[in-house]
Amino acid sequence: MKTKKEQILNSALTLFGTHGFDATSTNKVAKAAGVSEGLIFRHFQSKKGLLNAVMASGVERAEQSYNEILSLKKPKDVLRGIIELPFSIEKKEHSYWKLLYSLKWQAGEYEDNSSAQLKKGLNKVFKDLKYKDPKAETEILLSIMDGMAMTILLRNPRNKKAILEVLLKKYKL
Amino acid sequence: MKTKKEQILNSALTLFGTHGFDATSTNKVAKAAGVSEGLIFRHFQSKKGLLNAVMASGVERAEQSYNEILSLKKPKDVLRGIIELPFSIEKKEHSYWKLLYSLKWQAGEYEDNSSAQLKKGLNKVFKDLKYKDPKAETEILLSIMDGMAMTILLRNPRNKKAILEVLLKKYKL
Amino acid sequence: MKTKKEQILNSALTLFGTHGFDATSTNKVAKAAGVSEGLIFRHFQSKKGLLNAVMASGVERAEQSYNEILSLKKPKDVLRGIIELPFSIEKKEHSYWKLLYSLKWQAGEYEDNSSAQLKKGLNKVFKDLKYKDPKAETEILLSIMDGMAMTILLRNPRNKKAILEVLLKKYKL
Amino acid sequence: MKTKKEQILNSALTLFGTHGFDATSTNKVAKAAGVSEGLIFRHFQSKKGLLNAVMASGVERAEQSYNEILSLKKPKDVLRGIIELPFSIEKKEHSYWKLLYSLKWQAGEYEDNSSAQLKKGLNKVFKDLKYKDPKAETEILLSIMDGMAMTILLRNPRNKKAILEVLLKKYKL
DNA sequence: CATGAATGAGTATTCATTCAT
DNA sequence: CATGAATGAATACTCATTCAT
Repeated sequence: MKTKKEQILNSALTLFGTHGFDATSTNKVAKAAGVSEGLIFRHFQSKKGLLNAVMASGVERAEQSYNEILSLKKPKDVLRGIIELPFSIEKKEHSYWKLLYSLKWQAGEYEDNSSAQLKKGLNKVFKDLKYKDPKAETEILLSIMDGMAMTILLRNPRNKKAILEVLLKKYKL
Repeated sequence: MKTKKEQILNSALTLFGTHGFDATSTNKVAKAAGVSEGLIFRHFQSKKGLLNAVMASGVERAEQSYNEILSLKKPKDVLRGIIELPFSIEKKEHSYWKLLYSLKWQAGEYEDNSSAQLKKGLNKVFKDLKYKDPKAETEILLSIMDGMAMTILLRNPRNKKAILEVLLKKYKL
Repeated sequence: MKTKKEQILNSALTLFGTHGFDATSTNKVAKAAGVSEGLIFRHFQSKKGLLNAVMASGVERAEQSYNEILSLKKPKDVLRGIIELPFSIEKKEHSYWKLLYSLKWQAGEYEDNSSAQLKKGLNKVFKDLKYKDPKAETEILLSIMDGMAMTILLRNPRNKKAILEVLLKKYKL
Repeated sequence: MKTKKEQILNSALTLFGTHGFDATSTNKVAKAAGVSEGLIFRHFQSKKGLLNAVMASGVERAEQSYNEILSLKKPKDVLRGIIELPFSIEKKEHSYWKLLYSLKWQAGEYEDNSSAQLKKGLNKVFKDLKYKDPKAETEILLSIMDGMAMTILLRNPRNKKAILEVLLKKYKL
């Protein structure tokens, strides 16, 4: 059986992800987790502390995915891996990603710097592949990834496979 | 001189856009607009009513841009116009777009269907230009647009011009 | 009929005076005053703001008494007036004085500087009356006043008259 | 090395004395004492129980001082001893006395009856010394002591020695 | 004896909304 | 049309206290 701390983290992730951080009261989190409200503060100090804990537990997994791909040897493999990333978000991870993206629009709420390494890695890939303007290409691909994530998380189109194929072809993969 | 109703709309747009809908109290909006709090409710019934009014006034301008571009005759001109769109968001419109995007991540807060026509139009363009999978191409371009908007509104990269050029070249424009 | 703001001030004075500032919740004040809790904050910003308002309304009356006495011409009249002061606290003013004295023991809660002028005045009186050590005499009389106030407010002895007489005789009045 | 129970008592005295009883949480006491919060309740049942224990340990010392002085044979020695009392409060005892006095203003918090014997003793002294109204004299001296304690604990005047001398002269000591 | 997780009632304060003027 | 006093429900957070270990 899960510890109460984990129950709180789970409930918080789901609620923050679906209704947003501001719109989710600690009271709701406590009820969803089946614990007293006070316990949240004993474990996480503040609501923002809870948010940070929720994010931290997700960031780990995300960074792992990144780094695994970035450490591949052939640049083309890296590129493919990165592009495939948004398409491989599992259902049970949706809450986490929704939360992450919604936070990006809320200034100051949460600082995300996981993309710094990703940027570096992509830049190198485009250089290795002799693209003319690697920096611009990096920004474009990062944007595509963010946009694709948005599309998949919010609109969930049926033709994801077809989309991925077309996308890969654009990068000659 | 602006009517008090307009003052409220302006202040609400700015505040909602910078601090978010939830984090902006009607009290703050009233003070920023220099009116009494009660007046907000006389004019807009509820806080959500104010949000809807704010969005409506923005949607109008947005749709106008869309439609102007979509009504161009040459498919390539349409394509170029659409792609250029995120790059041409004016500073004073940032609040509106930030608000729009942040709302997209908050289920139920606001329903955006402005993209339906855009989707249709793009689909036709890609068909006319003989792209193999127009539906997938449409989804990709919409995603690129969302992603580019995110990039520009949140990270504001310096090499916007270069990015746009590379992007246009990808579509042979 | 009294305004709600005044009702709040009255209830706060009574409750703060009898149970102390910390032990009195804004909820209790609101209920005692027959108003909503929110109104307290609309009028006084914070609980401490309420305390300040409560004290300010009392300080005025207190300083008036002081100054009236200090402005008497004959030093002996001043001395008698000051000594009689603690004995003339009216029942309906007990809450205020209890609150004032209890606050003196709570560092930082409320800054009382009303005694500065009183000190000056007494010093002059003792000089005029050729007492050997006016400064020490002043400190002693101030202490006697504080002590008498304590005695009267907390123990309320039956022989107040007799006490006053003995006290006056000590100062040859 | 001190027992944990004593550590709790010490920390409680200091904190209660400096910040007040209400403003001091059992959590703070536990942390200051370096023990678990639960232990406080094992030893003292409740927060008020802790308060009583803190006071009791102080009352003992205080009563000892009283009784020592009251048992002196010459009435004048008793009088001098009592008057000197407030001037001989040691720095490390300040917390205790501040707490005691602040509690006197909080109805019901703590019942102080230590002064009963003191009253009796003083009454006898004034009778022995043929003062005209011993009861009134007793009340006055008790008030002076309370007032002096207040002065010393809160304002800490520099001319304490001079004050004491003048005071003793008033009682022909 | 001692801990620390857990609770439930309570805290000051905020907020959207109403309404008499 | 416009105000501002007033409300009641909600909010994040605190606290004294309990209890299993």
